[in-house]
Amino acid sequence: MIRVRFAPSPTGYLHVGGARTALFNWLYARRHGGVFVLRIEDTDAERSSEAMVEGILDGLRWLGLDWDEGPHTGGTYGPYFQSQRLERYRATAERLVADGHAYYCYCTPDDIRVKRDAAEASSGVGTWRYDRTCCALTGDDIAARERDGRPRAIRVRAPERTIAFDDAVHGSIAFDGANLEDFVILRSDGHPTYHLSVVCDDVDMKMTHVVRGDDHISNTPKQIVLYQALGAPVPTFAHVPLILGSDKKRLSKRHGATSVIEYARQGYMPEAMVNFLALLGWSPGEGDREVFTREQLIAAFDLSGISGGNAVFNVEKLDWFNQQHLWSLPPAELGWRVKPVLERAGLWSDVYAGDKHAWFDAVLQLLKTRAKKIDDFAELGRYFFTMEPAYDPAAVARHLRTDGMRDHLVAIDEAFDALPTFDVDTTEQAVRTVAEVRGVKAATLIHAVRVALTGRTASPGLFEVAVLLGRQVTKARLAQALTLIASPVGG
RNA sequence: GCCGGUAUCGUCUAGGGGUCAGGACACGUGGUUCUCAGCCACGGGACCGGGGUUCGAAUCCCCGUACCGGUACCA
Repeated sequence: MIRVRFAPSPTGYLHVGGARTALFNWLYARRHGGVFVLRIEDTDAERSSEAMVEGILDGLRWLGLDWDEGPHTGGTYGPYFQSQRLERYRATAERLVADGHAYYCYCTPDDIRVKRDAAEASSGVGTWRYDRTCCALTGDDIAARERDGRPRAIRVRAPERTIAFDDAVHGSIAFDGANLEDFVILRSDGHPTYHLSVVCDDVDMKMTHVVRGDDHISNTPKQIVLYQALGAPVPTFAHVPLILGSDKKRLSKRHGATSVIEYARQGYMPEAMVNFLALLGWSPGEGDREVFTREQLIAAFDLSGISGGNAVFNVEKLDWFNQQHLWSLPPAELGWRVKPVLERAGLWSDVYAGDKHAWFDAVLQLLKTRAKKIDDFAELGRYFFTMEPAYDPAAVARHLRTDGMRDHLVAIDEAFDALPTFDVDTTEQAVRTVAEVRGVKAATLIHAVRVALTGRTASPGLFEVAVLLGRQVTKARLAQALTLIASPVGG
């Protein structure tokens, strides 16, 4: 049984890099019928709170990455908050001391800094490692220090041998034991360091694979030392590359939104984000397919398809993915998603979900190819959802306040009145006939009517718009345009 | 400094001893149309550098370089 985990620190929101790591873990678990565990690394009590944890969970929920064990869901290997497992880490560290794999260290961080500075000043190189002073302590030495009440940390004895492992992404990676020092696993305040808590938890929670950020590669040998000292099996590691900003620097606010929730707020769809993130640093190999549903990703995912190099987060491509997924949404589903956007914009009416739902769906279908994000529908379709479309002054000046336009519009209004049915063909025919009769180009009239109906110069096909607006509203807008023409410029 | 990782169009990537080095996003041009979007067609654009191995290297090896990460009683 494959068991993987995502172990974020509760920073208050889910970063896109973390989201991708979570996604890879989730896909791997789902692909192989394994278990996806969510564990919160909140040992730093100062910097974490329940609200921050919820921020992370919200991000995961939005992406649709459900966890089998973790906060709220529980599980047999809990608790899933590191802050609740402190005793466990302490006991493990003591056990390692008892086993001879670790020892008490009474050197203070200050002692060590002084030694390091001195050593590096004389040698000129920064390769000083902890000199194992406390490793050599006799029972009497220790007793004496304990009597003095000296604070003590716990360090593991790092082996001399080379530590190598087979990374699922990078292949074989080896570290010379000479570069490993006896590192601290339990601080003098009784708190574990990161190395102890992750290994301890990953062992306790029976992780078979550790899929995490590239930045942990150099930590891995230390952790392997711990696994071995603990007599636990070493999991398979897969270190996934980082996500960078457009300047190839670590992704930060300066590059735009870094929180997945922020993208949710901007109107991106979770299925698009999932698709985009999955293909950022992972490729299904053969075939040119790029658009995947969640299920298709699960079926295609494999750790071996993860590339070794860092990837740049490219919003334009995200936009494209969003568009692709937007277009493949069934009409009713699209309406359901647009509703909250219109509500926020004050453009929603319950009839859109009731008597006028067919009309509403038709409007959305018409706007669809022009929308990149769900939020775009509010702006793109404003004139459908309110009786007071916003007239763009420049558009009015250019297309409405022109010579003879007043009379042209009156003629069109009359032509519309006379139509037996108000459909795309009849309205188009009517406008073209007026153009011919009055000796103007049809395009001129079409542009003018577009501004009259929508307030802007760009819209879907004019006659589709007119028909959806209906004869009454169309006539009302033409009338409104006439008063605009008559009103003083700028007024 | 030391340790580790990575290097194919601007970006995400496929491929991998002999290929016209493929696709996608973005970009440019043309077409369609009432505008915009879309759609269709076409186009420009890449194997980091230097050595070596080889009949042949983008591919394998070495060395550089660049970038990223680590080098803590941070996670």
